[in-house]
Amino acid sequence: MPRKLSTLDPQRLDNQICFAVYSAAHAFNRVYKPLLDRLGLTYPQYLVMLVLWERDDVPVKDIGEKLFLDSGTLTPLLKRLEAAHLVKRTRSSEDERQVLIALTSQGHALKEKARSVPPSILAASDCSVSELVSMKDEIVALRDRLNAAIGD
Amino acid sequence: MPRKLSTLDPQRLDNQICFAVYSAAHAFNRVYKPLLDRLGLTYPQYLVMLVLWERDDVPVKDIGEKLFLDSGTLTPLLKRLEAAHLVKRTRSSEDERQVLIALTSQGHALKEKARSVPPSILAASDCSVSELVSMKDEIVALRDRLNAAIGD
DNA sequence: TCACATTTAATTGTTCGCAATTGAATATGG
DNA sequence: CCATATTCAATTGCGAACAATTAAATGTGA
Repeated sequence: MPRKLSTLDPQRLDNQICFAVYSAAHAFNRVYKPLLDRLGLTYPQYLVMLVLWERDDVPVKDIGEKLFLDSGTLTPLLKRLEAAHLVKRTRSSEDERQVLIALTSQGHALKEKARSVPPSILAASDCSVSELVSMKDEIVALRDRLNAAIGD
Repeated sequence: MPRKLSTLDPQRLDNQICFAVYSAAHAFNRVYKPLLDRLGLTYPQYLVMLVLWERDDVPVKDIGEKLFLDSGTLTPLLKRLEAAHLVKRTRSSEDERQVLIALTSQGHALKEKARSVPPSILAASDCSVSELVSMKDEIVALRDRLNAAIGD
């Protein structure tokens, strides 16, 4: 039984994996929003905090490499986190080009308040952990192949 | 054999499907950029054009529902497409609240030039069509569950 | 050593993305 | 028929995201 023609048309919106990823990212953002509002964070700010909760006192460049973001995005974002008293920004003394980002005590403390976020997301995705893990692994593999293709 | 503790920590960046989706969306965007530059479109503008190539003379609201975007995003974007002579914006005569978006002849013509975009994306993803289709279906299902969870 | 390249953040300008509000047009209930 | 509610697009304000440029610090080779 042949598929409908429309399910094969590569120029159709609903056949494009990129739109699926794009719209899923926005859907995630809308689920995160009310949870992060209570922490006073936006989603990209939350990502930066996740990086810092794993390793503190990190140069801006390292944060950028982990999150695939550049200084044009991170510099103003980090200034907002500093204004919110969650991080400190200090020039490295060994290499004056680098700016090191360190958590304040409030920044450290926020990690505990943020513990309830992942379980809420899990509930909203209405999906088993193992399914989510395997989807995540597939998406990461695709992302890495795309990033590899950019270098050419 | 037990997993490492870090692979179970839900507060770790690399364990979060949302970050996988977020970073994959940006990776797609970077792959699309040089392709769309030749068409004079940004990625969100390309999405609007995909909608219009499927059905012309559509109210802003319908475009927003297809793309999960609101008028705050679409109104200025559509004005840019109009300035680029790709669409026309006209108030509906039956319902003066609605603004109908119609393709110009240039807008129609651009569809042919855009035919080469999906194959280039496929090549960059370095993945079989059937794998991409099943990933897309899983991601769409997740997105729809997330969007359903927002209503509560 | 010194000219030159590279690295690192910051800056500028454009475009998304969304919350909140506004104002006009339309629909609805009494 | 009329007051009220709803719908739709536009607007405003803020925070990403990124390209392109700048400036300062550091590395490198002749």
